[in-house]
Amino acid sequence: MGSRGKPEESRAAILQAAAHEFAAHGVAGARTDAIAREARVNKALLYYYFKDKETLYGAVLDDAFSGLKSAVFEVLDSQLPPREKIMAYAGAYFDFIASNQLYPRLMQREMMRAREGHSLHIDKVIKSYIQPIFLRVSEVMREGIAKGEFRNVNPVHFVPSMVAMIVFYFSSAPMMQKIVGFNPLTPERIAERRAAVLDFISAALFRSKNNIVQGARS
Amino acid sequence: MGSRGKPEESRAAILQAAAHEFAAHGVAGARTDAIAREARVNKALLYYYFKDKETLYGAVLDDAFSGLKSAVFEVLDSQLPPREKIMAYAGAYFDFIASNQLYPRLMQREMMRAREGHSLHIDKVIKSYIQPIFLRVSEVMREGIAKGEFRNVNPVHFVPSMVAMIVFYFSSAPMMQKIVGFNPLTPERIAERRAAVLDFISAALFRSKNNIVQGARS
DNA sequence: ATAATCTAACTAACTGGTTAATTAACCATG
DNA sequence: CATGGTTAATTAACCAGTTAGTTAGATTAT
Repeated sequence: MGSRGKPEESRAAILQAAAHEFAAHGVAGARTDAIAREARVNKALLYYYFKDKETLYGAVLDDAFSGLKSAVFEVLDSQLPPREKIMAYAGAYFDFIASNQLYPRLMQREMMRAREGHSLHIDKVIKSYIQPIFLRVSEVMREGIAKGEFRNVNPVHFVPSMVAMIVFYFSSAPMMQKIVGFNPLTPERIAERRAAVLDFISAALFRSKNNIVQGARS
Repeated sequence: MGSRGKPEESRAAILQAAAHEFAAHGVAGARTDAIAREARVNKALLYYYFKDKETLYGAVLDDAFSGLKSAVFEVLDSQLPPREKIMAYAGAYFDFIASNQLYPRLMQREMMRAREGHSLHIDKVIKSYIQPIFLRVSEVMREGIAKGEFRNVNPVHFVPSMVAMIVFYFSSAPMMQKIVGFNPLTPERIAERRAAVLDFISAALFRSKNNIVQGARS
């Protein structure tokens, strides 16, 4: 009955269960009862910690995108030259997404949700996380182009293309599985994808030289 | 009110309204009342023509994916050499998506829906439309690789990457708008994107190109 | 008539959110 | 160091609004 576990544990359990449920079914499809059940908590507790379903969703998004931002800015703030920095950026982005399978779906869903009307968190997510990343990466690209290391591509198209290749793979993984017949999310396949994405990017972006991909860090 | 319009018009109106509603809000978020209102039809008529919401959704998907398949196979069945065929394929794919703004969201949503459990239409969509396309394009790629025209990339990764760049741009357009500040869906911007995608692909895939330096070794 | 097409009104189930009660910890004070 | 009060954490039970789906009948073409 009214027992007391540690409050932070409860809150965290709710957030995690909510992320799971939102990623799987979307905001409208997510059931608050299901979240409560998965978090092993009474439904009313969701409303004790979060104002309503939307607010809970916002908290989940904040978690996801702030993690991405800090992971990615660690390399963007480094002193690498443009070429290495772009590759390290893509690698870090990929690793972050790969390390938490819920996020790509969450992001993809949020991308589509941006529309006049139900755009409560979207503005915050963009302003706080996505736009800073975009601007910074665009800057690195312009730098690489100016130095003659990169082909003269338009960052407005190239940057989202990189995101697309990374996120799409994971968010469409269940369908991929049915198309190609094997599980695309085994560690080996993920490593393979990582190499393919980096190869794709370097082949399309760098002006000359060898397109050998080197794996960076882990 | 008079009771009998032309039945095919009613059916078509329902399908169109449903596509709109499903694309905007997803299956769970779509409201049958809203679909009926938008189609200017009594809600019960939805259930007269379609068994239930899921069946209606399935019909919408069928429409979308069959259109894509026939648009794309028109070039895949042509006698173009591999290099030109891939470019024509990507162009046709892009044009089909661009010409109907609802489909990319529909597809993206469906990609994410594939999972043990609620995968009623997915199997059909994959078997009938997506897999045939995938297999055919993979074949063309292997051909190009064998002829030495293409770099030695893995179709399992390259084919989805092409789809990603095309679909992602449109499905995330509303968010892009907020990031970059301008509308990414004007005819000019779409043309720009088309060129960017084709350039991206050709730079990443072709071994030697007319306009760009050639990557010496591999 | 008869069958196809269409609708107003209805219902059963679901779902987000609330409330009032319950429990455990913390804390001052006699 | 009991004691009783205050507060944070948690829950069972409930409610009001919504939503997918139904029904019984109306309208019209053939």
